[in-house]
Amino acid sequence: MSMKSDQVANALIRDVLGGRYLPGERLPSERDLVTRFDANRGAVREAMAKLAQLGLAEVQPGGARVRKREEASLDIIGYLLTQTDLPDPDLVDQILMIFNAMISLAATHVVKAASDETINEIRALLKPLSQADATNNDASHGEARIRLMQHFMLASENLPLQLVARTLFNQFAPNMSAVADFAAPDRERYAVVAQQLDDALIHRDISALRATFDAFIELNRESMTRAFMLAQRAQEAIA
Amino acid sequence: MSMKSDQVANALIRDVLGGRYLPGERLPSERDLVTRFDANRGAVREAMAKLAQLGLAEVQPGGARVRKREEASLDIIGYLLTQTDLPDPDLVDQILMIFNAMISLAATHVVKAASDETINEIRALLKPLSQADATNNDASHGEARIRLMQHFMLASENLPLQLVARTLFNQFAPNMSAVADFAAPDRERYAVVAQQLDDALIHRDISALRATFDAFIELNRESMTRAFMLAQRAQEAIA
DNA sequence: CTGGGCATTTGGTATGACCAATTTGATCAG
DNA sequence: CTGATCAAATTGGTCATACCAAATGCCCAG
Repeated sequence: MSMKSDQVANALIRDVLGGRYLPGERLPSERDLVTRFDANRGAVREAMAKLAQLGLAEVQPGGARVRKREEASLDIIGYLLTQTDLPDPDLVDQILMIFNAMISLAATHVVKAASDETINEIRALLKPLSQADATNNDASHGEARIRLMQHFMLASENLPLQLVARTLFNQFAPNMSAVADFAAPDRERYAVVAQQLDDALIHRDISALRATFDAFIELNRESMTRAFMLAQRAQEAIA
Repeated sequence: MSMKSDQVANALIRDVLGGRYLPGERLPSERDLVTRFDANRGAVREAMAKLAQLGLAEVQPGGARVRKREEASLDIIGYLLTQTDLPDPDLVDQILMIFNAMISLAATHVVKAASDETINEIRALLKPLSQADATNNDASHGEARIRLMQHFMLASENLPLQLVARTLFNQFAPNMSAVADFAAPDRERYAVVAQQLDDALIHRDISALRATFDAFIELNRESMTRAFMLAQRAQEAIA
């Protein structure tokens, strides 16, 4: 069971992101929210402070007003993903693009500056992905991909990059469980890309690495698109 | 004058990011902080809630503990930049790299999908940068660059991308005023890049666009490095 | 030295009150 | 009728106090 202030905050966030309160509009007063949520004013205030911190509301003496979602914090992504039963595929695609751009940036730095030891550590992580046969199940294949990307991030030695990637990942992962079950990786093509990544790492070839990463991105996106279609079909079958 | 809870929060954030409290360590109790800051417990609680929301602390009954900064929100960047008199050049460089990666991603989408009208809007924004002679002062040259990048972001139609870029920019800009005064743009080279960007846009040539953006990034980073050296020298002259 | 149980500490919530800034709406001058 | 003006009501910001439940830490039995 979560805190009361979080319950209030989540409800308000849901309302704001759902369009119940439009940008520029005034939010109910704290005292009104007290009666609506049957909470004390302290809890309501902490909830409002959270909305303000997320950039969803601007709170001043006299009243709080809703802000445009383009002016919000990156941390609203998680809430956007949970607004609907199934996450918005477009939003997921956009997140994947940014996520992969971060990994690509990290990889570029690694090729430029990392020690041979670090390079070899990463190459070791490529091995499970190089095998086209399904010796490992789908879940462990996905975990291997995640480990690979996380290692790139750590090796990037770029704090803001790590923050962006982690923020996106932490909001993304828990909301994709409904879809992940349908994400069967195309092992053969992943194996090819893994081999190309390995070559690019050995020769520290930046342009080859970037090109290969583009292919890697495309594979991830295709997997996700396919998984979405299957998940959607499964959900319609229930209804 | 800001709110008391913000004062407390800022002091605590500064302490945490400054290493006064190390990751895993326990933070003082809310009641202790009440006496230390001469504030009410409600205000202290809102401050702690802010730290928790920033991912800097994990607060539970029994006590609050500091989290590693790699696990924090992107929103801590602004505080990191203000920790020292002059922002950390490495951090600034890292931010610029991410920022430009976002713009590059946006530009790629624009070339792929934007209407001719949007393309022409952006090309119009390129004009002030295409002139090698200093008809406009340094400040307006910088503003023109910013307008250009903002238009790319808007045209990207990618909300998370906009959030990342805006978050970084909003935390970055106000902390760079001490440095910005020394940032004299290399107009000639910017003019060359602007011309190349224009060509890439006309022909919707993605690879040319990416290559040109790399040059654009490099220009921005060089300007910043130079400005930093000058700002640092000026600060030492005062001392 | 280890494990379990108990008192203490700590965060979470609730009331009630007061101040200062903003908003609102009535009032008045044009 | 329109607008500026000013007082009243509303609203957020702060404070003091009290109680509960969960986590912690200590002590003692084994």
